[in-house]
Amino acid sequence: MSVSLRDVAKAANVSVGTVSNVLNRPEIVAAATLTRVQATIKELGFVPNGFARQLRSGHSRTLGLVVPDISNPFFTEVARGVEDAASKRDYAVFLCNSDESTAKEDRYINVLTEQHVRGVLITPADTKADRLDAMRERGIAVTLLDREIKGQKQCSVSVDDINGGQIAIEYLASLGHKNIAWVCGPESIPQVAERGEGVQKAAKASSVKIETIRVALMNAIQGEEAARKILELPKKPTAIFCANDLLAFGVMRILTANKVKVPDQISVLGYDNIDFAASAGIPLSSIAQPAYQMGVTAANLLLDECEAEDDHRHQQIRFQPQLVERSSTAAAPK
Amino acid sequence: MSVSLRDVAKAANVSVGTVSNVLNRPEIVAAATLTRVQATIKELGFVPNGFARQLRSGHSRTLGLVVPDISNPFFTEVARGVEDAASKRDYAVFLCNSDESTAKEDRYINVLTEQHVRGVLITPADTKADRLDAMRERGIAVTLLDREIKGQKQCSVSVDDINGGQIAIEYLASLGHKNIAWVCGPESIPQVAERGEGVQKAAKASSVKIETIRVALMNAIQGEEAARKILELPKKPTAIFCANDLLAFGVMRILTANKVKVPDQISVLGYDNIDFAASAGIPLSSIAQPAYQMGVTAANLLLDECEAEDDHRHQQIRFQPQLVERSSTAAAPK
DNA sequence: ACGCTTGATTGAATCGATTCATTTACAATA
DNA sequence: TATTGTAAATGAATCGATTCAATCAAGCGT
Repeated sequence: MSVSLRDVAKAANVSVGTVSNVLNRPEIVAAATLTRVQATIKELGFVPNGFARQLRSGHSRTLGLVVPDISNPFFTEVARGVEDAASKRDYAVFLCNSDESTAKEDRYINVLTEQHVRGVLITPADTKADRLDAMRERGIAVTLLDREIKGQKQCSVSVDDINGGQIAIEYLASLGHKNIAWVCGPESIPQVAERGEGVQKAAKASSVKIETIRVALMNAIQGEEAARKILELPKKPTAIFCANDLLAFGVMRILTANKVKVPDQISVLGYDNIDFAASAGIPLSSIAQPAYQMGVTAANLLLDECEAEDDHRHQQIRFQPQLVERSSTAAAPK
Repeated sequence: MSVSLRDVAKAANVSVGTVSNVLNRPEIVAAATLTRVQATIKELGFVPNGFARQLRSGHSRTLGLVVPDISNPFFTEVARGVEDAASKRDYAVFLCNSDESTAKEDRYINVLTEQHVRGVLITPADTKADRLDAMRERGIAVTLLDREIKGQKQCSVSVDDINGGQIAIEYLASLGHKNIAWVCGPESIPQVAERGEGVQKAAKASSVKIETIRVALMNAIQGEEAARKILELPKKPTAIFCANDLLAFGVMRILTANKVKVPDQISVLGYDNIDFAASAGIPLSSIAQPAYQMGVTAANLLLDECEAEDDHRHQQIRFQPQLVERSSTAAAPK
């Protein structure tokens, strides 16, 4: 069925060791032998068996990437970055979707360990690090993505979400808004908590009043829900800051459906700056995170760790978010 | 470093064969031995080495999924379906993104063959089937996703795109539209070609005039471009049918920006019915494809083929698209 | 008490690529 | 000519789990 290295050796009339050398250290093989063996390889259509190779050498050229929600464009962008960077260094990526569930995450961690991936990039669903420790003990490098855990046990790439929240409120305050609604998800999501922290901090500094609307999931449907609640508020805010763009889209939909003009009467600001933000009915102002860049950086960090024999120092890289102004925000009315 | 089956055997004071049996055929091991060995496994934190296992048995419990564009929500949904179905049958999925490039696709096919995945689900970038044949020769099952190739060499799951185009035009015609713009991507994408075919067929049947606007990529930005062209048309259409939802969003944005009322003056109809269609500023009417269901079906088809020893008959499954009416379409003006 | 069956366990051979100590061939140097 | 040196090629041992023919022990019938 499948052609093995042994078959090639026989056909080319050399030893298995030589064929292996042709594959892995062509420079030490005599030119004539090299071309002959390579020709035979092509002729027989030989593809080395990854298992056998990795069994011997102890590790593969594959990475695992575990994200909490693959339908979120932010993570798709990150994944793209990871993939491109890994490709460039000749690694393949196992993309796994944990759906924010620790059970699914565990399952995947197990599969990845069995497959002996070289390293794992993960946005862990909770902050307990024991499962990550277990992987590290098995010699699998771990890098955190978009989440940070205290201690210097691993590399991490994240965004300064506190600052993101601050930037948002400072910007809205600078437009004259004094009364702002903050639409966010469960406090248990670290990003949400941090953005909220930044919001409160900036609000205090510029004496803005914040009304917090918390929803269960961060998608457009829940955004609509939130908007309805806001419209019933005794004292309507003049601006709404949403913890992600999907929420913001839902909010805008309900506002316009209720004849509330965006941004004339109420400004809306999102977070993530997903591709689609620019093409929405009313182009959405948003806080941008360098998703693609984060993926690239994280992958390179991880691969550096894998390939550095010993002298590797863990790094914590923190990107700064950035405001992107579009048409959904404007000066506060009168 | 890593605990091997041999270590477990020594610790539990049994032979390697017995430990292997505990793992793979627990029913033939004596109850007492079984519990003792299982305890030792847990104690030592033993995880079987996938390579070694697969090297011996010849194949892994992993699948490959190659999609042309992971940022397209349609494919994310498909991927979710594949993953869930595979999970249920205890397989893991390698998700690969070919970006519609044959070069990237080739690279991934190679990695997947090296990794000896059990089977591959693929939306091939072109219609040449030789690379797929090569995989099949190596004992890797192949199932086509959202694309069909003549011949009975493999299973496939697709959508009747011709019918999709027909449904769309028939629906718009039934609303009284006589002049419809068809915004689509390059003819080289089979889905586009088929939908176009359906469009023409239905147009002829109901004597509707079609104006075709072709763009290079099927995203929102290109949709905006298309809308600008449409607005400059000597005879403005009363309805626009787009080859996917992203195009439709771009179109709607430019229309509303130019004070053209949707759907009062112009109706807009999308294709794919992505999650977000419902939450857009003006909720988008669209032709729905059962993406998740397609993923589930394809994965099960593939796994059936993998697990059937010999008696497997290839199946061609074709889903029917469905119209989802929302607020972006209405009767033609006067 | 002896053979026989059944059930449980054993351990060597195997999968395919890599590694490394060893051999071979040949040229350069003394 | 003998010696040393280098480059190239060899092939047995190895990685860790699986498999299967062989062994062992206990229970049963006559």
